[in-house]
Amino acid sequence: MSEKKTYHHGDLRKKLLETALEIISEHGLEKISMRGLGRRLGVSRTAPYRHFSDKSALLCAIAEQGYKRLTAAMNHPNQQLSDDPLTRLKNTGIAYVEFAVSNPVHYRIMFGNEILESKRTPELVKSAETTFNELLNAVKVCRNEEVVKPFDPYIVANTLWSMTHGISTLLIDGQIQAVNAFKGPPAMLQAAADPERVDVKQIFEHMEEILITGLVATR
Amino acid sequence: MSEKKTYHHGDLRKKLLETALEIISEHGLEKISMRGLGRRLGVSRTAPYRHFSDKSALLCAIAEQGYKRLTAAMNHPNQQLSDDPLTRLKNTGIAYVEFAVSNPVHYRIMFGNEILESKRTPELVKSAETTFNELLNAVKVCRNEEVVKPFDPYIVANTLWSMTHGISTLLIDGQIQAVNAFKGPPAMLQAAADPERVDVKQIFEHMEEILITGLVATR
DNA sequence: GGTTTAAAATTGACAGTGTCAACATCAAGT
DNA sequence: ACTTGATGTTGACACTGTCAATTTTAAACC
Repeated sequence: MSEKKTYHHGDLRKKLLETALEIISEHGLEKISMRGLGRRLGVSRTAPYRHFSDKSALLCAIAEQGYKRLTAAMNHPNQQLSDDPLTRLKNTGIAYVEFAVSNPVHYRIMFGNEILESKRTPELVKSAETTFNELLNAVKVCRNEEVVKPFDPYIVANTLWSMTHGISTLLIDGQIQAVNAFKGPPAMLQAAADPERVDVKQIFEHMEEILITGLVATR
Repeated sequence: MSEKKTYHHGDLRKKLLETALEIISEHGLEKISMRGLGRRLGVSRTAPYRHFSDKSALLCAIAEQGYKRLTAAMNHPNQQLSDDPLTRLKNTGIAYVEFAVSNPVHYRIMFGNEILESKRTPELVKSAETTFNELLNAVKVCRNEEVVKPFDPYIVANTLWSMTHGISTLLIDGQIQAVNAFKGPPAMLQAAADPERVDVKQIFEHMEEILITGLVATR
């Protein structure tokens, strides 16, 4: 009875985004195609072009969505329970990595090479900047309350971002076996490891500890 | 007179790798194609398949080359003049970022999404592991000479790698305007900045300082 | 030498892609 | 009732990766 076969689809744009994510999750980022998208939604091959001028524009929309969700995750109430600005900064980082690892499709599109620099949508650029400012503010608070040394907040934010982004991509792309990240040589442990149950939070907390307390033995 | 038009090309494999890098440098990673490669080398469309079973195999070969060069750069004599293991570790990181920034094509292929995890060549995997071990050894030396705190060397190596890899990709993809990375808000400086002359080394040294001495004010 | 053989290169074919231009359909506003 | 702008369709073009069958050739063996 809900088989309404109207000419106009109704909410094709939303469906396109949803379905694109499905396809990529199931078959990988390289398998997404405008034509296939239309096919799967029972619509013609060029129908998607009425909603996204480009394949690139489609991907930009997904990336934008990703940045917004990431920003939300970073200042989610649960992450910000503490009053200590340093703890809040740490939690922001943990939330970042957890978002990346549990939304690899979004993350890969956000930071991959599929979207050319020149084709980034203005909305996309803006969303990305908002995310970075989230982090920058958390740093500035720490700086104001003098819990961190008097480094330039921009450098600190970029340092944190680099480390956080770095571990995220390395984990997502399987360049680091998460389990091995802090347990020694690969071969022996690999078999026993269940990648699904890896405690990303724990790994990242180790890293943060190094960054916060300093790598070098006090001389 | 050197117009020898032999049927067998002679060193097509090498030429394919060279030309692929040219094309990508000139027109971007998404423009590379097996057919176009053949065309540009005055050879048939499927000739490249005699030397690389796959488009993926071609990219693996480039990535492999990249890892080997990166490893070489990381323990280049110039980088290792000092006797201080910590200085040597720092230099290794600087060499890494400088390699990434001056070989963006290689770096993007090495760490991008074009090569599916399942299609990584055994040789490629091995080269990548060699590179990581280079870093790990530098860390272990520091650990043995007790210039760094007693953290697990694997965690330290992965922390360093994350930060180094993170800043590399962010710089290459233009997500950080290098100049702004330690100079404040974008808008004003962007115009005055010459991205070519940005001192990547200086930026990364700031970051390393934070990591080495610790972010937090001693309480 | 001549003959065999395996590597290297070729042509034809198939299915798939992004995207443009011209056209059709429809919901909504005058 | 009629125009209109948004939405969806079909046809077409120039690409792509890759397979199968075929030709060419340099080198290896008798």
